[in-house]
Amino acid sequence: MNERAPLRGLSPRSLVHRELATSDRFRTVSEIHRSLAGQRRRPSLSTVYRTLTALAGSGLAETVHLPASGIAYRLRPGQGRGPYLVCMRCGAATAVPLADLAPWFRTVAEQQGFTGVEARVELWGRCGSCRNTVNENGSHS
Amino acid sequence: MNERAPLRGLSPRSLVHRELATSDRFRTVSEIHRSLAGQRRRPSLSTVYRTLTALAGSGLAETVHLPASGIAYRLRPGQGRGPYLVCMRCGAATAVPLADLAPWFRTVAEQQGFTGVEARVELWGRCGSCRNTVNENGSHS
DNA sequence: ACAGTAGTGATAACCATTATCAATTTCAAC
DNA sequence: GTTGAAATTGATAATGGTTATCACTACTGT
Repeated sequence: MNERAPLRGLSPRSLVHRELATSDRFRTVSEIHRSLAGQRRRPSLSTVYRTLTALAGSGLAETVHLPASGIAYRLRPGQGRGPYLVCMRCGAATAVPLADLAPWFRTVAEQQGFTGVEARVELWGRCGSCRNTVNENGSHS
Repeated sequence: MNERAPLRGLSPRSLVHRELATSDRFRTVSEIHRSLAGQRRRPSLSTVYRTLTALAGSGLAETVHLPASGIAYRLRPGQGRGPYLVCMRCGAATAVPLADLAPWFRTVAEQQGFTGVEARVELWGRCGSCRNTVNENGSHS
């Protein structure tokens, strides 16, 4: 997991990391992979998966589940770790002040006799920029 | 979609519906399919998928996304259509009084310039009955 | 009976993800 | 600068859940 920088360019894993850092949108594995086409050492799909999984596992990246299917990733920005409002079309995300609700979720859950509670809040919609756009089936390009 | 009852027993689709009605737990497609083994006319996996998809599409059934992967179904009980607190192990579910939050979600979202907002709230934990159970990897049996 | 339609099941196709493993690259020691 | 162990990578296969296909069967109305 240490970031080595090969002499003749960034390592594939670094490329993934860097690509992920170019935007604060949520993006899928294949999007990232596609974005890296043409790079000097274009990472394989395997590496993209590995990197994103690792980043998410370590907490450096966060994920949302797409309404259709699949997972989208992005680097966790600063401290705000709350749920996000994600644009279904372009992946743009804005933080939603739900942090206060987390303890409440837990309370509710434990009142019902549940333990080890984990909440997932996902808000999907169409952002302002995409609102006026043709209603194409969002391709998260 | 009309419920025909063949002379020599319930139609496969009805069996799926009836099986789904035997419990208010959330259950996966393969669970339902497995539960129907041994029936006179055991529905195929195809039919189970078809039936559950149709039920969910028509609003008669509701779904949750399992933390790991896959979707679980159950017939929508009465009016309560809010989010549920689902036991990660046995699929037991209890309603959570989040209905009041729905409009708030929408307000927050629209303040951010989003439209057509859809919220997904999912709470997972381990219910009282399963709490004392061995920590096996939940198999939703 | 008969024809038309809907329902069904077996199978193949899909898609995203994970696992495998040989080949490459990197790093540290010599 | 060689050398070799260890980590990284990429091509590919495997997996798991879901959807599509299509021939066959069962039901309905006539």
